[in-house]
Amino acid sequence: MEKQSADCCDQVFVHEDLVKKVNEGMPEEEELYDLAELFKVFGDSTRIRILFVLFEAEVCVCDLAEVLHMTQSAVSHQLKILKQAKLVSARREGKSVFYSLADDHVRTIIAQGREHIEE
Amino acid sequence: MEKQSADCCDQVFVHEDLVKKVNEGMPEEEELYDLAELFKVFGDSTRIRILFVLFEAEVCVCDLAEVLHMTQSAVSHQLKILKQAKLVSARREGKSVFYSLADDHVRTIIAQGREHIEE
DNA sequence: TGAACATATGAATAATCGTTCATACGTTTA
DNA sequence: TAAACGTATGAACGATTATTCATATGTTCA
Repeated sequence: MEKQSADCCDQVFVHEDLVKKVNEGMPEEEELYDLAELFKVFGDSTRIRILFVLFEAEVCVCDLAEVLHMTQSAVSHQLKILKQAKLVSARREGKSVFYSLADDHVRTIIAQGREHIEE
Repeated sequence: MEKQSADCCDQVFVHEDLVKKVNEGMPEEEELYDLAELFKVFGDSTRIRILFVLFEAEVCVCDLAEVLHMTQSAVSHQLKILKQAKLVSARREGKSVFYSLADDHVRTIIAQGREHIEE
């Protein structure tokens, strides 16, 4: 991390070293898109609440709806999004489908978010 | 983390122990909202790209616009959102305003996101 | 002070998103 | 097999959001 010189904007080209370093560190377009898509999934308090329930236990859809005071449909829609992002995984047991956390990145990411919020 | 019994949905009350544990671990309504707001900020590839530039150096607005091939206005709008979320901080130097990362949570959160994406 | 430059911002528009409602799908059991 | 239960999903609606355009604010320098 280095400071750029102050005369930065009245020239045709930005500093070549900055451009070079940025291009080296910048992920591919597709990865940037996927990253944004992933964080979008965390960007809804309903889904965050679902994740916090799954921090405690493997839970079926109707129990999630009950605990969170939501309709079964709304929960199901959000679970689909969480599942597509591979943040949760599903397991069928008879009529019920039980959801659980897919991996520990979820905990880490949310923990870091909480740390940031608390200044 | 423990499995719930299979007969979960044909009863008036969900398991009391689950409710209790969830209520213990669940943050306040306000924190859930703030968490979602924070991740919403990460949920846009333009802002992610801005952050990746700031990983390399402290940069002024017009250089950001140039490097990212965006209009100055669009960059400025997004910088405002990043600043409100305290992910970046600004420093005026003459006519220019230089932006930099506010703290290391940004790097950690994005790093965890990248790990998750790569399975 | 006035002109030039860098940045910020309000309004408008198009696109995206979460919930609801209705209904379909899958499983169990009587 | 038919009914009951749990879950999934498409369409529609209202709300939110990123970008653009026009313009305002703030700073430097002649």
